Amino acid sequence: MTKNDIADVLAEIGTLLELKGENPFKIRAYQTGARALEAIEEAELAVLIREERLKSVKGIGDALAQKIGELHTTGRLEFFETLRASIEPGLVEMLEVPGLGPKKIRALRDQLGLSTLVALAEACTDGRVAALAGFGEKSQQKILEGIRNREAYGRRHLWWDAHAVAEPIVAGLRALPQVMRAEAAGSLRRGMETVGDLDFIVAASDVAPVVDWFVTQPGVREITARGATKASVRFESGLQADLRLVPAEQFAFALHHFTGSKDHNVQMRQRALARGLSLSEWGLVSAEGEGTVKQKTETGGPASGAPHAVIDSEAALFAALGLHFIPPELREGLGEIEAAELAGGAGGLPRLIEPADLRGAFHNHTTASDGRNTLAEMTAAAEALGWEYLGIADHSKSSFQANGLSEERLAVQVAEIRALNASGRFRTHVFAGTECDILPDGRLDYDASVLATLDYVVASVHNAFTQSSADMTARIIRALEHPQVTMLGHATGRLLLRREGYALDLSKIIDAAIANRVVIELNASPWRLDLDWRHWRKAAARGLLCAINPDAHETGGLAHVRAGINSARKGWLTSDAVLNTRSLADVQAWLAARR
DNA sequence: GCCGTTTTCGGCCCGACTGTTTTCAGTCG
Repeated sequence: MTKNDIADVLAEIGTLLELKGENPFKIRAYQTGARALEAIEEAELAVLIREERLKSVKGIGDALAQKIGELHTTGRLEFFETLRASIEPGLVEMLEVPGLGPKKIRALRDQLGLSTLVALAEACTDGRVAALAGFGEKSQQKILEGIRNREAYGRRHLWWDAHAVAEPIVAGLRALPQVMRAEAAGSLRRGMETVGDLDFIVAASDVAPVVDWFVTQPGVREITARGATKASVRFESGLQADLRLVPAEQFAFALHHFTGSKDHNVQMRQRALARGLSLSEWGLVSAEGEGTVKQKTETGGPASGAPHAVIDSEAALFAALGLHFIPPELREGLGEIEAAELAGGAGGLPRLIEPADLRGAFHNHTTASDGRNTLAEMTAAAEALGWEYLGIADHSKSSFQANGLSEERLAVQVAEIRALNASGRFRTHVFAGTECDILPDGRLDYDASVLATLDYVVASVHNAFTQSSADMTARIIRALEHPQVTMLGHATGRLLLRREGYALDLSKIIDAAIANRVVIELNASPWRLDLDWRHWRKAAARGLLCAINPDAHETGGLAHVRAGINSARKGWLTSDAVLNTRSLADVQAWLAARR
């Protein structure tokens, strides 16, 4: 097991012990043990275990050293497996309901015998929960809402998670000898932040083997439909997937249709009708007369003068309607068709930013605060991605929960970063920054003299979420007006499928960012994607500069920039609008000019 | 469960907010 896998086990032990009502200090020992482990480099961990020196690490004693060693060598831990088997899984699920922690869950379990979310919802409905000591009407209502939200949210999935399921399926489909073409369609292809279900469009010479392969993929829990042209499955995660088999000559039409969006498709059909054509998932045909014929097989072409070329790609389909190819991310019915006019139109389509345009990213964490990999590990990972630079922005002192850095610890980190750059150990340059808390009154968490020692400052809200919109807006604007703030982190604080952002007046905040030459981040963490893509087109047109930041808390998190690129593309952003497409020298010059 | 120039037991431990209370427990970031 890797160190982060082992740390996960230790943290889960902590959670399970909480539900058991164990001594809180014992629980904390497991949590701090997990943290201590993360702060060690992977290679060093192996040495420490081999030389039996794990106990020399602060926070790891006899018991943890033994457990860590066992997990590292065997990948298993009997203590953990026994513990997990002794706790009903429903109780662990209850931890995800806002307002429920271990104490309250134990009360529900011990006094009402509740061990599943279904039973808990029933107990809320018939008033048993409110009657319990320590609970009341409001708690009961909040719990019920939490469970219902969870169910509603449960129907959708983060783009990142859906993509991880879909990618190997597309690759596997394409590798089948019977398959000529295969694509994932739907909101996944459009890069939406959340995805309802997966749609795979396939053209194949022989259908049966493709269906057989599809319904036997790993993780398939149930086959909900299975026919000659369509098969549906549900995965263990609850994610549903449809496979649609179409004749090769219909592939482009089916792909376009099932990619959507609905609004985009409606507008496309209207455009076709205006040209005497009818567009559907089956093809593009003449809209008049009885004998409508598929455009492809019509040798003479419709009388209205539609093109004669075979439509075997989406590009050809768009061209047949007088349009440039519209990237899937733009197909939201928000003006992309007008912009795609071959004849010029409303300013044309933007040349959208691409993953390869990124040369680095700001706002990443290390083990100094709540990250799970060291400065060197994070830098090595950035170098492996070919990044020219990596910005480290650990939490500031007020973020206790995230192990925020005191001024002294920050100074140590800055020195480490300067030394690492000077050592020449990595080709990737490291910028020393901070994710500095915006305090409830809009002041920053560090003094100006401390901020002056850094290359840049990401300012973020991490507490007092319940302020009024006016207070929150004033608070953030005050931070944006601080001369040393470089960018605003996760502007609304939303967590997709989990919680709404805090109340604020975004247009005022965007105005203030532009006026103060402050960047607003597009936080690329798959559960944030904040600022939302729906705001970027207008904001960028007004001069707002974007930074696509992964907010990585471990080396694997750097890859999340891909999700940020999706959102940036949906927001019509070009590489010019994004700071971290610039070269190291240009970024250094830009930062220097802001000082 | 960890730690220790208070060293083998006793302390460890951040503050705001919410909803339950009538002075505070539990949750959250």
